[in-house]
Amino acid sequence: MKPAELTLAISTELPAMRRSERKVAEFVLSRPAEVIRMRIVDLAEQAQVSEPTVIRFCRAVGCKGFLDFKLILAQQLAASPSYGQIAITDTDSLAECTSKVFDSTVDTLLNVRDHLDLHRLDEAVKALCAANRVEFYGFGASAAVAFDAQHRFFRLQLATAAYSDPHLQNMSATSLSPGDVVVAFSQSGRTKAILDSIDLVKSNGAAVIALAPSKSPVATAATIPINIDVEEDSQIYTPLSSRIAHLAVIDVLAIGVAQQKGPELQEHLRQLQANLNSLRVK
Amino acid sequence: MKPAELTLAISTELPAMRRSERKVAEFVLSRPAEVIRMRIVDLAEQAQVSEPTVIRFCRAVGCKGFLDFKLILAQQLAASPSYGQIAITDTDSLAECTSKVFDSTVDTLLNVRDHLDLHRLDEAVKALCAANRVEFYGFGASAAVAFDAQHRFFRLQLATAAYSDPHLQNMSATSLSPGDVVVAFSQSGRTKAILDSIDLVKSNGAAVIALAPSKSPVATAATIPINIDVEEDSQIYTPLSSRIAHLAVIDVLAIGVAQQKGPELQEHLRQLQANLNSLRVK
DNA sequence: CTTTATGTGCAAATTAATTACAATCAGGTT
DNA sequence: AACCTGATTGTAATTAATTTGCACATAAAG
Repeated sequence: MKPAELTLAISTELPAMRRSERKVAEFVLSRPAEVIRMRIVDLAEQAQVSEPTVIRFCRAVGCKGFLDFKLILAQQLAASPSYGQIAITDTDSLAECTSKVFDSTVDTLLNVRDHLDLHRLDEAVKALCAANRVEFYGFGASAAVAFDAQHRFFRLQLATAAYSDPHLQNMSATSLSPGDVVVAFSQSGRTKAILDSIDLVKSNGAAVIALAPSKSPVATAATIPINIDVEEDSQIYTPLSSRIAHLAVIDVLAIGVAQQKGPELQEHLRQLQANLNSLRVK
Repeated sequence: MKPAELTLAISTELPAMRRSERKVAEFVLSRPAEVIRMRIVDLAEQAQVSEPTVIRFCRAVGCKGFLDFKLILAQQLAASPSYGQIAITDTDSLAECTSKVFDSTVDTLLNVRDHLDLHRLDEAVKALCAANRVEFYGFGASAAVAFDAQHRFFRLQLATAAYSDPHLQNMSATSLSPGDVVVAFSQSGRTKAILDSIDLVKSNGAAVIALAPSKSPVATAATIPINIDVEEDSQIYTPLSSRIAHLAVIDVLAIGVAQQKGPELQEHLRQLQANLNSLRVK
């Protein structure tokens, strides 16, 4: 039994459970944070069942015993602290907002981490290393991501550019050659303008790495799609975690490229760091 | 005792510990993942001490007992799976890099979350709501953060702008009035140019919210400093998590402002969403 | 209305964690 | 160098918690 799947397992097994075990399951799902601090007697009392029933419940969801169950639940809670309560409401205090924003961002990151296709990442790193020019395209919230990525790769001695203007994208795309790489960012995966740019890039023989939801038009159009699926809450008060996931993936790619480039690049980075210090006080 | 600080507490207390407690501490720090599955007898045996010593150790680090200790450790591990092994090396595989980047980013976020000054955040939200104009300043990696923030707040019907050019910053700053707000981003907290801009903004009577390390010149100069302390690894292959922390804080501020503005803003956001869809396929 | 299978709780037994106390060790003093 | 004192550690007893075995209850089927 792995931590990430406990609450899921409970929900799955729930219909197949006996009446009193179900009482336990429902109680655990409703107040998981309290359960991890409870003894078996407390939980039995609160769920209105006997202690052995609690144990049978633990076994039913794939744990060795009650302690094992608590431990796994605790881990799952820590990993997804916001389980079942991410949505931000009008009445949340700023403190609640803060933890929800951070927790859901963390949730998103862990989720993306566990679903990344490493093989694709590897392809992407190789393509980036081999490229003469690397360009970053994005609109809206993804424009900032593209500029960040440009800054990140620019430090790696690559010829980089970032465009969030469709005209500039098209003009620049036209001048790309085979071997060059474009990284396209799209949270929706269905922005028309970015699809146009992608087509143009491909018709010039350059590769397109796309960070977009799987099976989206952008992912389908890309040469090397890197799928990033984030439950985009349709809520109004959404923390827009997907752009942060994109940034993290950019970090991975940048570090991958830096490794491949080897020691002379590292010397260059040290130099950069040193020069930056002259722009700072003290 | 909060989960996020257990290993820290162990490290802190370590020099003040007795010899045999230290044995336990070192063992726990070296193989935390195994400890959470151990019984007290196992841990005592492996650390070459007696069982009561283990308990004394647990108490010394602020836990109620051994079970409490294991529970908290399990939570910390789940939340920061990468404890003690974040540094990325030349020889790491891409898979290792990936988990290290994500895990250290998660670490950073949780750490920042636990050290945010909510009172300052509240002040910042109030200042932003009251402002006629809001501008975002940043250089280098923080430039992308500033543009992202501009995009985020622009949607909230505020008059916003973002500048990463010191001349533009200065010109714009000169035209600000009391009640207006500038949000300054600085990862180092010691960039000369941003300090110049901050001074200019203040001399025009506008407020400066700064996201920067505590006690840094930028934080000191700000009207409302929001301290963000990230262990900036001096490593070459650094994931630069601080910019992601800045983004998360921006999310909190943006949601705070959205809440204050109330329902007519929500209608506006819905409208925006609907219009965006016309730029998308399918 | 009985029978049987299944589910549930009580109480005993087992296992683990904690406390009390005694032995030991280190450092300082005569 | 021997002794004392206080802190530190381990042994053994205690207490608390979990788990198991078994008997009772309950519901469905004959």
